Amino acid sequence: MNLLHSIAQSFAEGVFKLYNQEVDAHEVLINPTKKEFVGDFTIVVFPYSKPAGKAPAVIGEELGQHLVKNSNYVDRYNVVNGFLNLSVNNVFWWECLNTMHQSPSYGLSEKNGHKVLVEFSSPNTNKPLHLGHIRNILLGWSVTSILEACGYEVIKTQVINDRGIAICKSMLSWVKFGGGVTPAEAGIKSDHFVGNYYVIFENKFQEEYKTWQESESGQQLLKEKGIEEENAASFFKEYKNQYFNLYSTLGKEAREMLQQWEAGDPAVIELWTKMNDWVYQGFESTYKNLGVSFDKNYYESETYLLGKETVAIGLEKGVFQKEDDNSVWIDLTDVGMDRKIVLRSDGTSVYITQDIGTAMLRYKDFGTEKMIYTVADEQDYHFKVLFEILKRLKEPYADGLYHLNYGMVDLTTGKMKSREGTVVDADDLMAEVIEEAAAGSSERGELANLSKAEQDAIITKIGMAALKFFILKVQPRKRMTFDPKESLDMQGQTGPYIQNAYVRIQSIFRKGGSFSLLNQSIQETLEPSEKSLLTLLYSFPDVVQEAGKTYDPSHLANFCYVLAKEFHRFYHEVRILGAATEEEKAFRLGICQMTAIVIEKGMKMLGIEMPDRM
RNA sequence: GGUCUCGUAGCUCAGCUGGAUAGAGCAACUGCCUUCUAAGCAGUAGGUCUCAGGUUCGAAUCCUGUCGGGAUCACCA
Repeated sequence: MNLLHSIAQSFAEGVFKLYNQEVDAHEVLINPTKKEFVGDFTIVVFPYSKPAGKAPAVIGEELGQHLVKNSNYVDRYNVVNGFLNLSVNNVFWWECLNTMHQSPSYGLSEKNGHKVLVEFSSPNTNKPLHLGHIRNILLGWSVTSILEACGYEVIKTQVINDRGIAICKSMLSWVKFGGGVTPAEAGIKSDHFVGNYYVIFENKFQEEYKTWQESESGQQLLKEKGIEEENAASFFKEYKNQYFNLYSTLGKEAREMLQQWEAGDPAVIELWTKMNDWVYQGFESTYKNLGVSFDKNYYESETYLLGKETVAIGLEKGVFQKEDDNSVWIDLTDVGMDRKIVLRSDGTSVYITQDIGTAMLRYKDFGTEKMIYTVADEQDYHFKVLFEILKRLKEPYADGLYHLNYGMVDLTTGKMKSREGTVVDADDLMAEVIEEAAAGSSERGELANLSKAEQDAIITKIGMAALKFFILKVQPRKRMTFDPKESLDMQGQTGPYIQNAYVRIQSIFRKGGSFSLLNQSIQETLEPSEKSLLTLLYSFPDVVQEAGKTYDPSHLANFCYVLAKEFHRFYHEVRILGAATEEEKAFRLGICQMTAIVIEKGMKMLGIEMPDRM
């Protein structure tokens, strides 16, 4: 695949021959020519003007002549200002299509022998997955697929936050208010069931808090703090956590349960195991519907004590310092960060200590020199600190750490807040988008003579494509606003639009489009849309590499959209099965097939599947 | 307040390591189904790329600052 590179090579030789300047052919930028100008590809010659000591227009002219004479592909040229526009011959386009066809693994790199671990999803077990998780999961999954395409061996992992006060709240709530009912008996999806008891806990707690606020001790506190009556409401809002820890009965019970859990109380552990299993069952089905899976789960209950031994090593190395009260710290002020605690004065570990230990455990488990953490951008600082610590501890993988951060998802109605019930539930959202696809499909009637099962399979693909593409087309780093209406869109810049291009191609081949590309050449002048399609298809491997290098699936998503758009244009512009000559028909079918292959591969890397009809 | 991050059409977003007259979709309006699936195509309209400087032959893109949104600065996770 070095058609363009061969032109770049000739160009570099020309610069050397004519102006005695060494130019690396890889540095020569060749872009598709803009529609308003004549030509197929453009080289900007400004950069070579100064060293050559001649005006851009002059060297453009000279280099254009050189290329026509020395390149097998360049037919004609024209110069506009410092832009050298080249027109290439049919041999170029023919070889372009043919070489792509020759490569069964087009766009995919060979195995590079490197391993990378990708962490994503990372749910809490006290509530079901929501829209925020969906962005996380789709990003993580997509990056996984992209890195695999780039030749890495990828290990997909999630950290499950299965311990702590939150799950204890659900547990306590179920014990107190559940009456022994199981999810199956209640007929509720099991993770939602557990989540409901978390909500019940919060509601009961709020009631209790409210009562306390009006009680003597509540009023007493206001007096002590000198809070005016009109500020009481906002004061109590702020004070909630302290109330929970100091006065609340429910809070006390939940904390006791956590202590019992940590002490290994068999009854609590049994309850904990039972309720977490319910949650995992629920997650399992959500993951399945999202089309994702994991190679390895790390449970916080098993890792939350990790990292303590490391602190001793760090102390020896002088990376950490011990205070008089026995707490252990790291000083990062020399690189513009703060001092950070890594071990409490009572000798227990904190969040970041766990993460240090977990990173080491993962390296021991898999020997991965790269680790990617898919976590929202509110934790940017945490990961900056974590990576710096691991670097100072001279961990072998320290240079291969990457925080794949992404912006929060806002709703058009404001922020998602679980307590205010404004959370968009993952299962609900998927069901809704599939329902929308079903409505669109029955209106069109294309699937009418398929079986119910076949229809459902296709409709699911369409709905999920809409949802996934909607999320993944946006750069991860950007905060995104989620408009439910817009996410249900199936027209325009959407997943189904891209699927439609693929489906059209499949339909053509069903109508009898067999062809053979070998040993043919076409004489006809190519249509602009044919050239654009070939140019796009040709750039696919670069797009994959770019997406891999930047851990950014949105490059790929936008590429697929542009490719589909160009195909739809092509489809309207030319007749494919009804082409004038057999050669032309074969060439166009070749383009169609290649387009289908690239769309399918590219969308696969976004976790989106193609239906054969829709 | 310190640090990080985002700011492009009414809305949601592209715009690659600086390159020609800044692009899509949605929403509005106009056309196109006797021809390969109209979830499609073509067209009209919509912009001082927050603002101000700087570097450059050339800046939405790089640098400095400004204004605006967001995040973060726990012996919580």
